[in-house]
Amino acid sequence: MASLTFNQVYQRLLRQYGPQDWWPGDTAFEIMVGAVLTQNTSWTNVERAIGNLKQRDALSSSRIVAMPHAQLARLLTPAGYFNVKATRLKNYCVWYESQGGLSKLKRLSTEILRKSLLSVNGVGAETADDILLYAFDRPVFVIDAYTRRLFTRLGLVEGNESYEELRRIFESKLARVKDKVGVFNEYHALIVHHAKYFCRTKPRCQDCCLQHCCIGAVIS
DNA sequence: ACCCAGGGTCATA
DNA sequence: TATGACCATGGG
Repeated sequence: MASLTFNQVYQRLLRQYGPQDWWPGDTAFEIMVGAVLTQNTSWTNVERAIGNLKQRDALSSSRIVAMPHAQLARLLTPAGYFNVKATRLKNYCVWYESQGGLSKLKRLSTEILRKSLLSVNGVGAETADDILLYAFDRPVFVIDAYTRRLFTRLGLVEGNESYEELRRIFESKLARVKDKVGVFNEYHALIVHHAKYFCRTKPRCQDCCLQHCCIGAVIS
């Protein structure tokens, strides 16, 4: 049986689960904060940390920059890695303010903006792409561990490609789609949803809409 | 008690 | 380039 195409995987996931309405967050800045805080961390824990910031009326770059490390770390406690993340989030906010805020950043080309994001200590490839796609509506495909694992199992990638190489493959395979921002947004969200709410609860994926994504693999 | 989560950095070879 | 240690809470 021939393997699915990248477009077919998307169609199947969308038909199976419907639109995911990502990224959770009311403002572009909240999305950016969430992107930093969710590094290797479950979203429910991130929500608590963001809730703490909101409760203190501290969900703004200026308030975060002005906050002592220990105080910020305390608010971020539920998100884990709180010392690391306090530093990273502050780094991000210092950069954000130094760039002149959202209105100035919006004017930058995607390439320039991506390089600038990656210059922030604590913002790696995936976090940068989360921010580009979900906060700036740029047509960038986000690669994460789920994406690599799923598409390796589907036989659509080798699995040992670098982040940039995988991103290039996805964007190349989806080069003909019209609404790239909309599709890239939905695609990544669907992959995460599938991994979290299907693969985890049904280890062998016997009635999986992708049929073979988990067969023969031990889901951990 | 163990595993892992919507990663990234840094030191080492 | 490519591993490994490290960061840390909360749910399954």
